[in-house]
Amino acid sequence: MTHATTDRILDAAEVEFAAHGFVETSVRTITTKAKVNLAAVNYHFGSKKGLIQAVTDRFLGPLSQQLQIQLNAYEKSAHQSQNDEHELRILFNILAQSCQYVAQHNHHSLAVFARLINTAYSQSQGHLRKHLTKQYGASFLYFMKILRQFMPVMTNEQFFWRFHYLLGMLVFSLSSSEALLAICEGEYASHRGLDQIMADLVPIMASAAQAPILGDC
Amino acid sequence: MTHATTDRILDAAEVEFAAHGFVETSVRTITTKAKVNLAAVNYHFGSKKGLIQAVTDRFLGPLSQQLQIQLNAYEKSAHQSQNDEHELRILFNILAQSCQYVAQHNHHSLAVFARLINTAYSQSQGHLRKHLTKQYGASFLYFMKILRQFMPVMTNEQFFWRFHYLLGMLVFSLSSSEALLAICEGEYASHRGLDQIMADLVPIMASAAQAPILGDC
DNA sequence: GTTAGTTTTAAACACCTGTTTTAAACATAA
DNA sequence: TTATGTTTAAAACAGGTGTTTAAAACTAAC
Repeated sequence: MTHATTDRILDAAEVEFAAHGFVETSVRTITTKAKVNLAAVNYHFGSKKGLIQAVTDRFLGPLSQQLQIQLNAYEKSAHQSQNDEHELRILFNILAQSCQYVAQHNHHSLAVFARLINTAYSQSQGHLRKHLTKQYGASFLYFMKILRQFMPVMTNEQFFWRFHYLLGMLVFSLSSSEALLAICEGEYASHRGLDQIMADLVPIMASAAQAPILGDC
Repeated sequence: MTHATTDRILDAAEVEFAAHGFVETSVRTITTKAKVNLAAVNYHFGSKKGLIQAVTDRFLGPLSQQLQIQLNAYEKSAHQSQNDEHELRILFNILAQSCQYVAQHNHHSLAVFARLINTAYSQSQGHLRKHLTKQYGASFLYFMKILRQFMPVMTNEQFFWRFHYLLGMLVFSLSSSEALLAICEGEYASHRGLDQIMADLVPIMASAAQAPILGDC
């Protein structure tokens, strides 16, 4: 087993970062949970920033790769259904299945990944954003390029913001699913697994993608 | 002028919280920007938690009040359009306008509000969450009750989760709007204020609320 | 003017943060 | 075995955090 230390650190950091965010989890809690010496993080990853980047890379690397493969297969197949909404559902399904594929291959769940993205967005850590966009921006731009074809009635800017809204719904719904249950205490709704949430969201995102653009009602 | 100190603290805290989040802004930076002694925060608000609650209460109090007024007026008026989507847009518009009405008096409050909701949801141990739901939960339950009438084809559980998805889209889009701009560096999209984002989301949420319920595509 | 209550101030407190240091332990090859 | 490079270990470092203290300054009432 090569470098069990770094893997143990990554595993522990992944859980803690997803649960409490990057700023709120200290290196000490990570090394304690990983049963590793405090200095190991700085020795193996250079700094806490380096650890954060390593954690996110372990998720986003396979995801962008899987996304690329599935999108290539999609483009090569015939998809002249003349039905934009149907194609949109297929594309969002590709995104959903890519996420689920990575979640299966990795030790930890999809919720960890979603919370990671959520905190990466909302917490203003400049270095993380730059790293993510430089490393994996191309894959998501590729996804957006294909998506763009089936949302022809809007301008580039309108499309971009619409995409942001849809991605926000996806990320937030996945990352805070069990928070809702804690609020209602199982009174109004029962538990819903991340797979089902993702399946729910596919047609919803397709509808939201095609919603008209209005200044007001 | 009664208590200029507390107001100066609240104003400065609002700006800093909105810009950098709750954890990443220290009490010292707030008191420095407010030109107030460091101990003033603990003297007037008890603790940093108390300050956070005071900042959010300054927004959520008027918001829930305004929401109650507008919803009462809506229920008293005739709304038998037989068109669910149109009524949904009206209702989401009420939510949007209530937020904008409160945000008019203080421009940063909406960003603070969105950030608070996001962090309150995503944080696993939510003492903030309990405070918010106990204080302002009734207003949002009222909103949900009216909304429920125009989403009749789904079960209570389906409605509840759908509502969660819609709220997630709203909260995430508002709380991380400037993150997207930082990523694209104004290449694909120009700046979009929170007011415009909220106006964008009204028809989108109405469409997403009516999206069909499918297991898969 | 004196008193009582409130607010402000500067300093210190106790604790936590990421990082560095120095030495020890380990592994591997000559 | 000796030598060399890598990994771990405990401790300390320098700085930041929220909070508290005790004295000073201010404000109003008698």
